Amino acid sequence: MKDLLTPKQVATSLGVSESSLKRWCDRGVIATERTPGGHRRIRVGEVIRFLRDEQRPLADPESIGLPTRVGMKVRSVENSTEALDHALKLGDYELCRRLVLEMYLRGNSAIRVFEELLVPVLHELGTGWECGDVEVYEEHRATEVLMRVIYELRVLLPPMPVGAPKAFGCSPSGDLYRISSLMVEVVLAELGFDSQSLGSSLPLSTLSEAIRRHQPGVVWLSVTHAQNSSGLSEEIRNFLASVPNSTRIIIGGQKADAIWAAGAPNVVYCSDFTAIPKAVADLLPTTSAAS
Amino acid sequence: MKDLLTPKQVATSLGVSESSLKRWCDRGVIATERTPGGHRRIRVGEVIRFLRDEQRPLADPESIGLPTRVGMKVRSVENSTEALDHALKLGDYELCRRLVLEMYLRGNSAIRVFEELLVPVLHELGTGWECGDVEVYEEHRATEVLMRVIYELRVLLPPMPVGAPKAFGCSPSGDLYRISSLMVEVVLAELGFDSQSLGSSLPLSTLSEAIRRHQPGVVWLSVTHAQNSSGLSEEIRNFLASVPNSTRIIIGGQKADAIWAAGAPNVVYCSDFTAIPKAVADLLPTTSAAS
DNA sequence: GTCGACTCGGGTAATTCGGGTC
DNA sequence: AATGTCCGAATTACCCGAGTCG
Repeated sequence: MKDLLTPKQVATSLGVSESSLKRWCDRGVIATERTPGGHRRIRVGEVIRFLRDEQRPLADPESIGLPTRVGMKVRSVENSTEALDHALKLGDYELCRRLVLEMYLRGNSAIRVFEELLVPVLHELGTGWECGDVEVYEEHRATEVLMRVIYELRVLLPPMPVGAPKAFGCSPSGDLYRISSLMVEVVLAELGFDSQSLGSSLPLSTLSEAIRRHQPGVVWLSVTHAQNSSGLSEEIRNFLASVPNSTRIIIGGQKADAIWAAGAPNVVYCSDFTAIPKAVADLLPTTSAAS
Repeated sequence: MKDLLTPKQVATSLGVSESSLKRWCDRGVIATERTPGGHRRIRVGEVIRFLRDEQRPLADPESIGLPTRVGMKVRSVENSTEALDHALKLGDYELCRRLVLEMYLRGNSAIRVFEELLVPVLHELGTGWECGDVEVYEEHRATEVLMRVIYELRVLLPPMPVGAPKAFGCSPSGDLYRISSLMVEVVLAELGFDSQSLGSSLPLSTLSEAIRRHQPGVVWLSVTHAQNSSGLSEEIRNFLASVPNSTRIIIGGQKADAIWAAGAPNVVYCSDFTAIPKAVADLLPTTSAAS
């Protein structure tokens, strides 16, 4: 909760001497505030930025309230997905948190963390569920744990710029898969949006109303499960017809289909999270200036 | 109303100790008034001037009510619920976060925060939804914002003690209300449990399987919405019959009913979050669990 | 007037300052 | 060039009994 850290806290968390930290601060590598008496104070977000930019390991995360025992070994993505998969099936929140946040703190973007770590694990989990290898409660528990971890990743993101354009989105009626929309929220937040998921199974008529009221810079639609495929297509077509042509829309998800986007310049289909930055760039050529 | 702040308020808002603030006042860095009894009082404008002159960041702006001119006095619960209700309908995450976390950081337990702040607001939201005064997307958005805030409150809890007994729970099939089970998770975590919600709409047969596998210290069941009331009663009765008598179970929620608990010493009905500590104490007489 | 919470003043322990040296 | 350690002076944090606030 404390935003300002003392040099000692930061030094021990980085595993360096206070003198080195002092020099880095004076050289401007780490932004510092000062107390009226001249003592240095460092923002927690600044430490995170420094960690990621300089690829430095976090020796003692607890001293600044970050996950415990990060980075004992260099962990490859393959190892991580396996480890996360295993930890999720055991419901081991602490380990999941460590694995995910560690990857982010190593300098990987949230997009990479999602695409290379969470998506494979979620896919694995989904197939295990369909095969009956995974109990329903295990799948539910895994979702809850991952949601919690994603929320924790969310607070590590750099602060939202002032005047950031709004973005919101959801999964459509009948699609109860909430984690996907949450991940899109985080990705767009990382891209500088004032981003807010509206959750899962939202009737698109009310999404249309939300667009009318708030005029967001970007809207997303995450389609993972479709109980009634044709009905869903119908609902999405109606939705797309109901909003102004100026509304920029991103559609993605396993059950999404590029067809829905074809021909409309204001609608972009994303096959995965990696495609979102380009989609945003295509939709908003002049970049950030909206409300 | 008054723009005279107490040293404590200013100190916490600046993120420094009261001693430091005292010294700065005495040195003249911050202009202070005095009460007849000799206590220091500081004008809001003086704090702002100080912030600008020293280029100091504001650690906790809300404690002196800078952005929104709320009064200096301890915010009453009525004001908070109103403010939170309004902020939720606007989808203002920052304000919601401040209101909820502030109440917790003032020393209120998570139980109080939930019972006196979130529950009234959720109730208000629910009625507004039924009346059609609240758009569906507004209700969804409010849920997402509150979930995010609750997760943030969760990380503020004291760390889980080693060897903490396990606790998990869920809402039953057809009950999509997830926020309630999450709140129970946080309450039990505050009571010292290794607590994990299994989410919403979980078939109770798989919950039964989870109990068989993990032998938790406590299990909870949160029943808010019942699409099929008699079917739900049936499912819950079957569930209670399917687990060992030694399984301690807490049942609660708007649609829960004390009848399910009557006569079984291992099942306790809780009408609200306030009742949970006593329920836990009754179920686990020997274990220490307090806050 | 009672009472809990807060603040007073002042003292002490811990931390940090800048700079110099290894 | 960069890091870790040491120094006296200054600053900050924590603690206490008595008094004040609301």
